[in-house]
Amino acid sequence: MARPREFDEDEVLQAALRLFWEKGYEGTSLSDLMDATRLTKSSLYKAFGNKETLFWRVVERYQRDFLDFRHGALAEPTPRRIAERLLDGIVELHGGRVNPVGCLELNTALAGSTDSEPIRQELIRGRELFRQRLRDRFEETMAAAPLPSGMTSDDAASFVISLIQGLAVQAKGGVPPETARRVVHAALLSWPEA
Amino acid sequence: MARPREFDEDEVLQAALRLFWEKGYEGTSLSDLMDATRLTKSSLYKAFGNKETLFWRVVERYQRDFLDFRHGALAEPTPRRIAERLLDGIVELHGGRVNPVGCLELNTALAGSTDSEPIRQELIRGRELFRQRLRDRFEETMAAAPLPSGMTSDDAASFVISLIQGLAVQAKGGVPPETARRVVHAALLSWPEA
DNA sequence: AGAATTAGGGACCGATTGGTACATTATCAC
DNA sequence: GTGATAATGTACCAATCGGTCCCTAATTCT
Repeated sequence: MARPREFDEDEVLQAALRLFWEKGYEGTSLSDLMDATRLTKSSLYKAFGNKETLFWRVVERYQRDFLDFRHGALAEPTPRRIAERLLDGIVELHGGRVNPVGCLELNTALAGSTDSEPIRQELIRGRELFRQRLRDRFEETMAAAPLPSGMTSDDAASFVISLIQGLAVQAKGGVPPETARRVVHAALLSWPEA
Repeated sequence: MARPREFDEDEVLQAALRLFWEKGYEGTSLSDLMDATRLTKSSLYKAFGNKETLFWRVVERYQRDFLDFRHGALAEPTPRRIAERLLDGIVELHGGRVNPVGCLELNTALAGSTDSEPIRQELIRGRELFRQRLRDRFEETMAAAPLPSGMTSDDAASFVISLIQGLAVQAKGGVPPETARRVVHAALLSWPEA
């Protein structure tokens, strides 16, 4: 009963996703978004409210479309297989020529003006939540196969998360996926059950 | 033969360092710098040229004052001792309450608008240079004590660098130094010669 | 006491930031 | 066709961005 949309919301989100992925939240301006989506400011604000809610919509999509491999990884039956699949997924995510390099969330969560501090805190919170899920899964599966000697499930989770962040930074720096693969291999040398 | 400076250049650099460290290059504005240094824009520009050259002066200071432990680390006689001392230094750097958390260079090198892309590229270049120095030292010292089996000096260097970046990200996320220490321990489990 | 030189204060610059107001346009139900 | 409704285009907003210009203030050398 009114004028219909002239754009596909999904395509717009996808375009916005690429931008935020490349430049982070603050590095992406409204005019960048307008150019990439071919939408006017009015349409963007009518459809998504403001820049921040658009960003969260994009993050949601990012997690659904690009971070889904985490579920499969967490379902693996031993710590090493969990870590392996998680890290392999990261390498693949950052390795393709099709996606922007680095991690969308990390590119925003690291630094910026005080304006976006709440956004960063929220992203950090999400990361910590995942770390806890990973820790719990290590705890559950370490009966099936042990962790490296002297490592608690908490240590193991922190170690893997640190490596994931490190790999994301490396990817952003142009390090090729083969190198990342070798790093992953190196990291898992002491993890039992090859 | 002219009017003398009313400020201490060193103190100004130190104040600017803290700012850039916390917020990265783009996240730090001229008015932030003016507030923190208690200098007017004129004085800043007269003394340092512009924001970017001030930033590089700050980076120089950062490396001299906070990254000096890398020299000692590289001088160690075995790969494990090199890695150990490097990573311990990172943990200590990011662990203190006195300094801003995270890494000054990383906080700038990760994301931002296209304006500061050259700066990011230069920072990435510097990181790659250090990676090569580390690789060369691993190559030289692996006769004294071997690397983990199946790891080349290049792999080892990439692994350690990745972990360093990861730890910096973790620190920025509020992870306490004790956790970082445990991560370092976990990372070095497979490295011979304890 | 100048003259020369440099530091500092402050107004000003165009460009860009995220965001809003409003008029116009297109579509639906009736 | 008409009225209601919602999408779009455009002009506009204050605030901020990095940076420049010019005038004044302070110092040393002659």
